[in-house]
Amino acid sequence: MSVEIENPYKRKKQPEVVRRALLDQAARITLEQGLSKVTFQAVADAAGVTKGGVMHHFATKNALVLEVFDDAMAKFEAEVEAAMAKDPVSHGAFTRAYIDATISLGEKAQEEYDNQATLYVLMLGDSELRELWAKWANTQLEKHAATDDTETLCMARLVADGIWLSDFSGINISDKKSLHDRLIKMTQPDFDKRSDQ
Amino acid sequence: MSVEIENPYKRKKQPEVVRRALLDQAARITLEQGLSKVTFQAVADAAGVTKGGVMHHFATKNALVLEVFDDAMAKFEAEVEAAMAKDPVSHGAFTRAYIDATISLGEKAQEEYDNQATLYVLMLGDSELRELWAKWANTQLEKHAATDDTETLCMARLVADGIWLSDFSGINISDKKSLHDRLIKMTQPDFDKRSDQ
DNA sequence: TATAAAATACCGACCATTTGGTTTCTTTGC
DNA sequence: GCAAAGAAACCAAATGGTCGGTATTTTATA
Repeated sequence: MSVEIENPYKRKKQPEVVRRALLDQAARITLEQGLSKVTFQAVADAAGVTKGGVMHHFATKNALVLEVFDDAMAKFEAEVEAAMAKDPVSHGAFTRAYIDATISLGEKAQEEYDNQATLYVLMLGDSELRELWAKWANTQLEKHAATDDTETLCMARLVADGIWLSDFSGINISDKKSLHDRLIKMTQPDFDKRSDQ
Repeated sequence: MSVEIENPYKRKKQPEVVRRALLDQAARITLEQGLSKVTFQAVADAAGVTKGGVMHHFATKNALVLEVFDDAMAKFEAEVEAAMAKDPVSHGAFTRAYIDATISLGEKAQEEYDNQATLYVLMLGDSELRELWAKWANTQLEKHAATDDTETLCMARLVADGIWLSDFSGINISDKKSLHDRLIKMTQPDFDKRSDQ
């Protein structure tokens, strides 16, 4: 006689935990298998609930993906703001925070890199999310125009994005740490004056 | 009495033309609607053939997408090589070509921008294609190690990638032309000596 | 060079599975 | 008791893919 399968209805109800698990698993699938593999069934299986369970939390697939994206964007924003709060220098503070939030160095937790990658993969694969991202980014740039609007700072951020792209696609970068240091130097208040180009 | 519908089987057979149209339409759909909308049916409709017709040319969806990617990669490679051939200076020649092939300025044809975007969207949405891309890119870097291996040149290429990302997602870049010029200056043989950082 | 045969190009009906989504139900926890 | 959590059984449409048919093009052959 096999052990009776416990009545699935009797599982303890913990909506917050389930919801969190659904978002996390959806993000993981996005990253590992691409946006198209994020289906109700796949997310349900990964989180250990049924499709009906997923749809109780997220009415449509769009809603699910949107919440995953919002979640990732909120985490990114929080990370940037936390870094800025710790920065005593105002000039380039946003850019420094952006760089550190974008580039995954050894010390940076894998979790944070995954979050960043999820964000980018989602927005690159969905034009609606892309618009949301552009809106957020453009807003941020406006907000920090006073301290982060120079061409050099813009370039530093672009390099950070480029490094993410290379990392994600598996292109070798010889010395990321050194490049990172150079970027940070570029954000110093007197960089453009010192430099002779 | 309605006019007899002409026998569709009697369409003139022009495999090269149809094949080209299929690749082009698949690329267009990829760019405009994302990888998940690239279905046999959608491509068939767009190219004016039936699903069976598409499957005659591309046995599986993976094969279709792979060929679209190969096609885009070949075009990119050709563009880079053409630019390098015209460049009299050896130091940084690959990087300059890469920059010009990646950044879409006014003079650059829309067609080429689309090609680049297709390439990136495909590889960012599919891990297999990502690996192909990484392999190609790493090979190129090795091949041009003698002339394009400095950190400054690496950085210039990363900025180019970053600009593409920003452009694609709709983030404002104040003066792209000026940035482009600055990147090209960074690829000059004596840049690192002149600069004081 | 004419023609039969073979290969190719493409159509269109079909199929199993997966998809997003609806509905109904049972269970839990307040 | 009641609202919410979640299971489970649906459903129609779309998906990737198979298969057999028909017309055209190429090739072999006489």
